[in-house]
Amino acid sequence: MNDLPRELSAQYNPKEVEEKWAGLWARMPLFHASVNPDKEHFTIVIPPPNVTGILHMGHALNNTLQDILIRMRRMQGCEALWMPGTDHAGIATQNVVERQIAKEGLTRGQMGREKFLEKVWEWKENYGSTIINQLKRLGATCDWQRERFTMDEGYSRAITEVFVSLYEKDLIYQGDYIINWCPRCQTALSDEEAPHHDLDGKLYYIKYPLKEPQAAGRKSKRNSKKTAAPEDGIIVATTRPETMLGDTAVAVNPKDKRYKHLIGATLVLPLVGREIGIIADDLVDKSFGTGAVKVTPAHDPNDYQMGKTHELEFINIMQPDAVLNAHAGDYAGMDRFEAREAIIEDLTERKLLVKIEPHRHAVGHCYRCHTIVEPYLSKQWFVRTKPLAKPAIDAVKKGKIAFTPQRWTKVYLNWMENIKDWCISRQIWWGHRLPVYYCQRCMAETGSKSQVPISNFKKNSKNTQKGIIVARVRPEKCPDCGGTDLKQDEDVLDTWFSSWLWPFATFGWPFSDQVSEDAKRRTEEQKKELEYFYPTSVLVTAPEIIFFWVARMIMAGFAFMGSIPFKDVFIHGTVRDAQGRKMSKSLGNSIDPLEVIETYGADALRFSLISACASDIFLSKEKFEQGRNFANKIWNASRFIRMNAAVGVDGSRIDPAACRIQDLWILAELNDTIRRVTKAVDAFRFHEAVNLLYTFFWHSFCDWYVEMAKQTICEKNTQEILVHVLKVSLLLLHPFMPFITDEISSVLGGSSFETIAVAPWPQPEKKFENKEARELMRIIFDAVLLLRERRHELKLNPAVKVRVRMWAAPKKRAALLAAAPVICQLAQASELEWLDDDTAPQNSLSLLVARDAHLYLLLEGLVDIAQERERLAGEIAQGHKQIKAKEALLKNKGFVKKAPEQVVAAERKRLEELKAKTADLEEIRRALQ
RNA sequence: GGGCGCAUAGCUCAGCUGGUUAGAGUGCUGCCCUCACAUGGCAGAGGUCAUAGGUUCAAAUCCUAUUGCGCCCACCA
Repeated sequence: MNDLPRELSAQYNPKEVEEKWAGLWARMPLFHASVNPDKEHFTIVIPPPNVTGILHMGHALNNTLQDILIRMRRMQGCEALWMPGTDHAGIATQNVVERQIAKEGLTRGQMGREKFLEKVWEWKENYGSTIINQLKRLGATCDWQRERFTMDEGYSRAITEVFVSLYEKDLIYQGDYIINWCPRCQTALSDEEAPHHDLDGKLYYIKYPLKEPQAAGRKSKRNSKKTAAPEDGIIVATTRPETMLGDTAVAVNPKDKRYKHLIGATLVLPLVGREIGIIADDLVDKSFGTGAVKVTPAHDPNDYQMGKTHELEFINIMQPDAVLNAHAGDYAGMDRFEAREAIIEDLTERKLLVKIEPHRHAVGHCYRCHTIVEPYLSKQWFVRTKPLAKPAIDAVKKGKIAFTPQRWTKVYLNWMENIKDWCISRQIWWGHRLPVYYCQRCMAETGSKSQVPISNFKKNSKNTQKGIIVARVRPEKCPDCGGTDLKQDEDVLDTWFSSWLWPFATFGWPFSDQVSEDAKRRTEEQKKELEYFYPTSVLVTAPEIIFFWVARMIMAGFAFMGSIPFKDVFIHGTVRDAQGRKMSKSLGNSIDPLEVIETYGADALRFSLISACASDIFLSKEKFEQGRNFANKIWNASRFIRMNAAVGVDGSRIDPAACRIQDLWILAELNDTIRRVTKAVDAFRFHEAVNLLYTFFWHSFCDWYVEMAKQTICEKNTQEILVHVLKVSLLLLHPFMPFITDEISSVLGGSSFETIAVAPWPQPEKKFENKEARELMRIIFDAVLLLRERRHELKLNPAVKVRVRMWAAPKKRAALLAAAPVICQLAQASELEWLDDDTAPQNSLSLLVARDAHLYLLLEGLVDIAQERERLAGEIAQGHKQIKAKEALLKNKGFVKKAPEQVVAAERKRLEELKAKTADLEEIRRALQ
C-alpha cells in the first residue's frame, strides 16, 4: 500500500472539488493576459450578458465553448485573453427596476429621472455581478480584472466619440419616420428588436362612400363588367381598422382598370367625415383584398411612403401608450384594440362593414415584453448604414472573416446587402444619453421641437440644423446664437449602439489626452494592449445575435479601427427542450444550469452540453447523467492508478523497447487522440473532440488497457504507462472538464504547475507511433471478443475455465505469445497452448481470428459436436456469400480501373483473407466428428 | 414570397473532403455486487440511412424533384 498524500473517495464529489478550484483559480493571477511580443495572442471578447441576466443553458453553452478555446490556446502557449463584462441592457434592466418599484407602488414617472437612475445603479451594484459569479462557477477563465461594463465611464466615452464622429461624417441623422414603437415600454425599437410572428388576425372590408356617387351614364363598358367597383364608394381591406381615423387617402394601383376612372375622386371617410382623395400608386397590390388600400401615413410604413410621394397629411391618432388621442374624435381615450372593436361595431351599424375574413399575417412584437408593436411616426435618430456596410460585406466575401458553420455567411451577407438605416434613439432613461444639445433660444425661433409632430412635417435632411449641437463635451453656449440655455436630448441610445464597440472599447478606446503621469502611462499601456490583442481571434455566439451584434461589430471595426474585429465567427446551436422548443423563462421549460451544477457538477454540465452541440441541442435532465458518469469514471480510474502506482512514478522516460504490445498500442492510440482532438477543436468541432476523448478514455484506456495492466501492475513500466496516459488524458480533458482534471492532477502530484490550466498542451510523441502494435492488438481484441462470445453462446459459467490453442505465423508469434496471459485473463481461459503447425486440434471449436493467427477452443466436455458442425456450416455459407460479392466487385473492370489503388489492394487482400478463412472453416468442419 | 436547416436503431443524436460488415449515448433483454468504478462490467436484440429519380466502378454521404418538420428574412394593407 502506498502512502497517499490525499485520499480519493470512492465516488466523485463534484461540489466540494469544484468549489475549491473555483476559489483557487480566482486567487491565481494566471488568467490575466498582458502584452507579450514573444507569444502569439489569442483573444476572445465575451458576448456580454445582460446585467439582469441569470445564467441559462444558452449562456452555459456559449461560455463553455469560449472557455474550451481559451484554455486550449493558453495551454498551447498563446497569450490568451478572454475579456469579460456585462451589458447594461437598457430596456431589459429598466423593466426589471420598474417592476421592482411597482411593488412599492411607484412608477418611474413619479420618481423622476434622477431618482430612478439612482435606483437602477443601486440595483446594478446589488445584482449586476450575479451572472459573473455564475460564470466563475461554470469554470470560465476570463481575465476577471479586466471586467467591463457598457456604462463604465471609459466605455461611455467611446459611445460619445462614435456618435459624434458619425454625426460629423453625416452618418447619423435625426428625422421623422415610421418606426417600431412598443406602447408598453414606450420607446422606439430597431427593426431587429421587433421580430415578426405569425398571428391569426382578421381582414376587415370597409366601404368608403364617394362624396359624389358616379352617375350611371359615366360607367364605362369595362367597369360595368367588374363587380368590385361599386359606384357609390370603394371597399378597402385592412387588418387594423382603428387606423382609419388617421386615413388621408385611398390608394389604388394605376394599372388597375377597376378603379381607373375613380382616381382623383373624393371619398368621405366614414365615422370621421373627412374628405380624402383617391390616389394611384405602384405600391398597391391589385390582387390583395379589393385592390384598394386605405392610406394612413402616420401609422404604416407603406402608407408613409405614399404620404410622402403624394404629399398627404400625416395624422397621428395615438398617444405613446397606444391610447387614441384627440385626433381620434369620439374614440379618443380608448386603447387601440378597444377602439378597433368600437369602430367595427359602429361601421356595422352604418352598414359600411362589408365582411370580415380570417387572415393570418406576421405582426411585429417587442423583443423585450412581447407587446405588439405599433408602426408609429416619430422623430428619432438614425445611423446611415449603407456606407458602413460596404467594407463589412467585402471583408466576409474575401474571407477575412470566416463564419463557422459556413452557411451563416449567406445569412449575414443577405442582411448586410439589404441593410436599412438603424434607429438608435430610445425613449427610456437607462442608457447613454445622446450627446445632443438643443439651444432653447434657437429652437424657439425656428419653432422646432423634439416632440413627436402631430401632423404635417417636413424631413430635416441636413445635419446642420440651427440650434442642434452634437458635441463630445457639453457645450457652454450655442455656437449659432451664443445662448446658454441648452438642453440635452432626453433620449438614450440603443444598447446595441454600445455593444457594437465591444471588441475595442473594452481596451479603453478612445484614448484621451491625459494630464497626470499615471494616467498617461496607463493610456500608453492600453494603446499597446489594443494593438496587441486586436483584432480578436474568435467570436462565439448564437445565431439570433448575428444581426444585432456580429454584423454591427464588423461595421464598427472598420469604421473606427479600420480593420476586422475578429477573424472567426463560430455560431453555435440553440438550446431547446425535449420537445424542440427554445428554452425560455416565459415557457417555463428551461433546465437551470445552476441546478445541474449543484446535482451533477459543472464538469458534467460542460461535458454533456458539448457532446451534444453538433447542431441545436435538445436537452433533458438525463443528458447530464452521461457527464456525471464520465466524471466518475475518470475519478475512479485515477483512483485505481493512484493506489497502484508507486509515488513519484512518471511516464516521461518510457522506453518503447521495454514495452509490451498492449503498452505500445495504448501509447499509439494516445498519440492519435492528441492529434484528432487538437484538430477537432481547431475546426470548432467541439462535440467531436469531446467524444473522441470519451471513447479513448473510457473504452480504450479503461476497458482494455487498465484491465490488461492489472496483470502486470507490479511492474514499474506498467505503472509508468498508466500514470503517463492518465496525465496526458487529464491535460487533454482539461479544457472540457477543468475542475476534476485539476483536482486529480494535483493529487497525482509530480507537476510543477499549480493548475494544469497553464501546463503545456500534449504533443504526439514520435517514439510512440506504432502501426504494427495496433494491428496486433486488433488480433488480440478479436481473440478475446470471440472467446467471450462463444462462452456466452455456450452459456458457460464465468467460473468455468476453458482450454485454448493458438497458432500464429512466425512474424507475429513472438508478440502474441507475450500477450497470451492477457488473452487468458480477459477471456477467462485456464490454459493457452501454442501449436507448432496450423492444424486444428481434435474436437476443437475454431475461433478464427486472422489469416496468420488462429485460435481454437477445445470443445471436449463443453458442447455437442453435431450442433457445432451445423453452426460452422452456417458460417461457411456466409463466407461463400461474401467471397462471391468480393469477386464480383474485383471482376468489375470499372472498379479495378477507376478506384484508387489502395482501395483495390485492400479489397484484394480482404478477398484472400475471406477465402483462406472459409477454407479453414471447411477443413475444421470436416475434422469434427 | 424568398432563404436556410433537419429527416440514420424505441428515444436523442454522430457519421469531416463518396471507399471493408453504418456508430455512440440512452432505453430494452440476459448474465455478473470479479479486490478503481453498479454513476460499474460483459454479452445480445434492434437500421430497406424519409420517398423517387440521377451522377459514379462505388452513395447515408454528391445532384434534382417530392413529402414532412423546424427556423430566419420580407412593406400584400
